[in-house]
Amino acid sequence: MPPATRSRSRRLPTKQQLATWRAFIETTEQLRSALAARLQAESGLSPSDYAVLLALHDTDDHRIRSSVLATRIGWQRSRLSHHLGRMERRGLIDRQECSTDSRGAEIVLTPTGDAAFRRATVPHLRAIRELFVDALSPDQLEAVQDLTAALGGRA
Amino acid sequence: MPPATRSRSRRLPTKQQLATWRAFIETTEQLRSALAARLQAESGLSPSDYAVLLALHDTDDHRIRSSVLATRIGWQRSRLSHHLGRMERRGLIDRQECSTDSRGAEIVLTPTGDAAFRRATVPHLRAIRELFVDALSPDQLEAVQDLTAALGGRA
DNA sequence: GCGATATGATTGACGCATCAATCAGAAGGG
DNA sequence: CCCTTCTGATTGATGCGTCAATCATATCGC
Repeated sequence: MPPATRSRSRRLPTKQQLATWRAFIETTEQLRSALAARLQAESGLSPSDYAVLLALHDTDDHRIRSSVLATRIGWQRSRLSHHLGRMERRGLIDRQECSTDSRGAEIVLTPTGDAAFRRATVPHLRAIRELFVDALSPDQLEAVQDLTAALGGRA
Repeated sequence: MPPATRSRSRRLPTKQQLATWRAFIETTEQLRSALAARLQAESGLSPSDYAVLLALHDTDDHRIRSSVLATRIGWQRSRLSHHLGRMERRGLIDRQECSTDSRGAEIVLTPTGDAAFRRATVPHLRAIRELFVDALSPDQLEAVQDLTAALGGRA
């Protein structure tokens, strides 16, 4: 049975397609780590720290239930709990008992955490612009939207 | 000084651009982890295991110097050393002394490691086709090449 | 109310990545 | 030759992410 007529489910990617795939993941990984390195250097925060602080900063009172935070940033509760422990040790956030549910924990942004976030945000956005937005033409930026839409639904 | 005339280096991404960026990294992360989960389920290998085994399998004699391997897959020697330790414990590879340089280590693929690699490779390639190649039109695949070329040079 | 169950959150164990420190052996200069 | 320096590789400490187990409290059904 010649390759062209093999069943759809058994087809393998061509060398070309595989090369495109490889270039794709390598490039995205490179981008991600370059961004992370700049964020770290400029503010001492990891991307995870930043995600937590951003969510916390976006609340009205710099305070949020742990489970709500987990959902909002799309993390497992366990991961969040571990990470909050580390952030608490560094003084970036504080944990308080929840008034309405004594099982619950409320996470509050400390002044230290807020300062770190403020110090981080503009340089971070600038880095995104430099490494991503400025590297692409308007057409290419549209192509990114098109691609993420196409890739998004199936994983 | 109005935003439009601010110096180039201080400009920040627009909400649109930021949304595109977010969608981009989230989608790539999702893709990556979906692939990893399938690989793990089908063969018990992590993407890192696979990278090591692939490089080893591609040599003539299933044997390679540790430092050469590190360079070939783009890892720090330290990372490789730790990972090889874990792979050795699982019986996937073996470490032997190098004949020409007694500081050196030679990594050899064990039958177990070879079997795991063989078991993994076709399903893995198939997953790449399903989750990436098949999700995109030929034009979109070209767009990916275009994008990686544009993003690649600067990080 | 009370027992079963569901839920908010933490913990522990493990694999993984990075950094700095280390160690043994090779290479080069005197 | 010996000493210095360089290099291949490993180690230990620490942060991070996942999974399964745990714990305490809430909630539901009776």
